[in-house]
Amino acid sequence: MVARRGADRGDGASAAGSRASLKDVARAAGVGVGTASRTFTGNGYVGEETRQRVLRVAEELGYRPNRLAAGLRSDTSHLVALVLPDLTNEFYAVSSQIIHARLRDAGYQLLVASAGTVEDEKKTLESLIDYRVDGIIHVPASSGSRFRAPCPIVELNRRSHSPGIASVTCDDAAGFRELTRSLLDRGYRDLALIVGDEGLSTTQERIAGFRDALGAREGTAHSEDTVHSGGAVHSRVLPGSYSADWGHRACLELLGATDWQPSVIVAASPRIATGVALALTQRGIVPPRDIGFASYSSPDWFSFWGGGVQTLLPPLDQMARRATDMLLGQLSDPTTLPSSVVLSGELRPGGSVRSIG
Amino acid sequence: MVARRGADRGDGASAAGSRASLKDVARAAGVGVGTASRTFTGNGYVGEETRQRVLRVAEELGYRPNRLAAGLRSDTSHLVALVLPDLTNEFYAVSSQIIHARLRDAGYQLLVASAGTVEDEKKTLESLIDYRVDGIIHVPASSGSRFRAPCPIVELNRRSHSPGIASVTCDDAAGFRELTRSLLDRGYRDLALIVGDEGLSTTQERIAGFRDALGAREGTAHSEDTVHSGGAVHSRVLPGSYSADWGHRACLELLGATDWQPSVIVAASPRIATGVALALTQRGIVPPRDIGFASYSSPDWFSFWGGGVQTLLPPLDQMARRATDMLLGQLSDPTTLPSSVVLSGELRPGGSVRSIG
DNA sequence: ATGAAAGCGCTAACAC
DNA sequence: GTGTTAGCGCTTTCAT
Repeated sequence: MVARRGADRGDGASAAGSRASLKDVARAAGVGVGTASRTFTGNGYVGEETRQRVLRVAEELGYRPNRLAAGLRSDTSHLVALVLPDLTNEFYAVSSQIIHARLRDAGYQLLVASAGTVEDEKKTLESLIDYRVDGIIHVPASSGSRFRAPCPIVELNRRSHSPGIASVTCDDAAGFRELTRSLLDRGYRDLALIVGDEGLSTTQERIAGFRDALGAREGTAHSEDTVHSGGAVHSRVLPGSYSADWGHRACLELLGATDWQPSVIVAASPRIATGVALALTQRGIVPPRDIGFASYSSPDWFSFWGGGVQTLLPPLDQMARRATDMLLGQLSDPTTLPSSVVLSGELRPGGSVRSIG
Repeated sequence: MVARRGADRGDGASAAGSRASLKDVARAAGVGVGTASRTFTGNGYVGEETRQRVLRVAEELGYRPNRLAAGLRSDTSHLVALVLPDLTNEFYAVSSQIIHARLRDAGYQLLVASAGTVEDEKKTLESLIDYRVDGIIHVPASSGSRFRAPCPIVELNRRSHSPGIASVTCDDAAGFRELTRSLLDRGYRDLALIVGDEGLSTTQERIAGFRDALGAREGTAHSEDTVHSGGAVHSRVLPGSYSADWGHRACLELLGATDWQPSVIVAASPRIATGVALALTQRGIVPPRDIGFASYSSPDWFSFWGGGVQTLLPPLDQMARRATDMLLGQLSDPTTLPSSVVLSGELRPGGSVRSIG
């Protein structure tokens, strides 16, 4: 038991009140700081015997490296920033969990920040970069924001369309096209789409996919009234926000309209779906008996409500995994060229749409 | 792309590869680094004229402070660690959001980590402390873990019962006592409680509150069969895990039992409630007509399912807010003594329990 | 009010 | 293999 500086107690209560430093360890082990450093970093050679001694002394002194100092010196903080719009959102909560686990395994810590607005976003990113993060995983608030960072960035779910930035997204256009098509195939001719913020690229894609399918066979996309084989097709798109409240209000509006009623409602997010479910319940409307109900993503209550709904499932897990792996790849090999990965959602037939016609 | 932002003005001899440092700014502004530093930190005196010049030059050079270096030197990283079991859990997602917003306003960044198991927990906390975090907000994995950190800790939702550690919790025992009592008052005499991991202090509290109410008037707490004014009371407690799957399995087991059937089921978490709802639906049992249904916390589908349920609402927002404020308080004034705050849940009468008897 | 200088704890280059 | 040394970028005395 080597007692120096009175720092042999486990709680690191040395004279100055601070914890044992590498220098303390080196001195107590009778080696130079360089050797001690090499013991922990693994860079360079250290004799096995010395190594053990350093390790033992470090243990005794309760030594813990100061990663602030290490980061400052080596210019690699082992910090990764995760910037997203809202931790409360199921999508991002799941993503965070996956990203965190993977980064942790790779020896990184996660600096998390949520930035709702576009102004916030730049400030947030800059503050995070002030900590010299090694990389960033970012769910952009808007498609316009162009941001140059001094480290690799991977954009998740949404793209800012900045050149040379890696991204992992889901092909919502294709997904909604497929979903809408399947609705048409089942005989639905009056379709309503309740969707979120029009400014988001994902919203635009979802609307595009929806309209695309409606107009596809007639070549008259983007028209609210299209003619479909087997009868005239009517549709309505209600953009608002990705919230239960909007889903609720929009659905009530649809149901209250006198000129036109949808035979199937498509909720473009799980939160919107929750609002729609509430509105339908309040009106005593039971899908799929009285109306068709389809949704993007699947909240847990789908398991027991109304016999299920037709759902389009985004590959959440895969997206988060891919994004993390791409970032890790760029970190380990900076020459890696950033790529854009587009994954596909999975259409899962549910019971809340029935075959008519 | 090799060229970076650097000394595009003729006077600076800064390194071409990295970003402008305080030294660069000082030189370009014709002042010493000390003055430049004081300009940004606000510590010490700087002439107004000089201040403006430094600020302008910094802007021109795109100077950003290196918070790793600042933290190393000043021993205040402006980093706060948030350690919790699961980001996916609604409770913790909401908490994270609130905590993040508040800390951000106070000038701190959030280092988030989830640590499911007890072994994980210590490692996670240590890695986080290696970054010299100024404080920690912690949802302990177990009640036993005793951990000495070199910085203030506030425990959220659960307590490790370590001496001298601040905590913000909810009085689950009182809440469940009240909830159970209200069920008894409505005439229910056969009560089942489906709850999570027995090892957690919160679980123990919930069970205790439940049993407490059952045995209260007869003084025979902790008995499975108690006599209550107005008839014999039977009860059953099913501990498992806080998951929809356990709620589902436990509920099916209850419904399948031949010896005894509950007249009301209490789900001790929203996830468990989801599983219970699924089981009831599968069996064609509709609350509150066929059975009573009460739950802790209120998932969004309560708004439209089965006419509502009797719920006990934990004050999530307040808890997160208080925890953050307590930490911030300790950070700004280290002499603040850590305190334990216990908040109360709110009992909200719902429609899935009916009055019988 | 300001500059010079001494480190914070660590890594990396270099000598031996 | 190992010790020594020079900083990383910043804050903070301490003289002016």
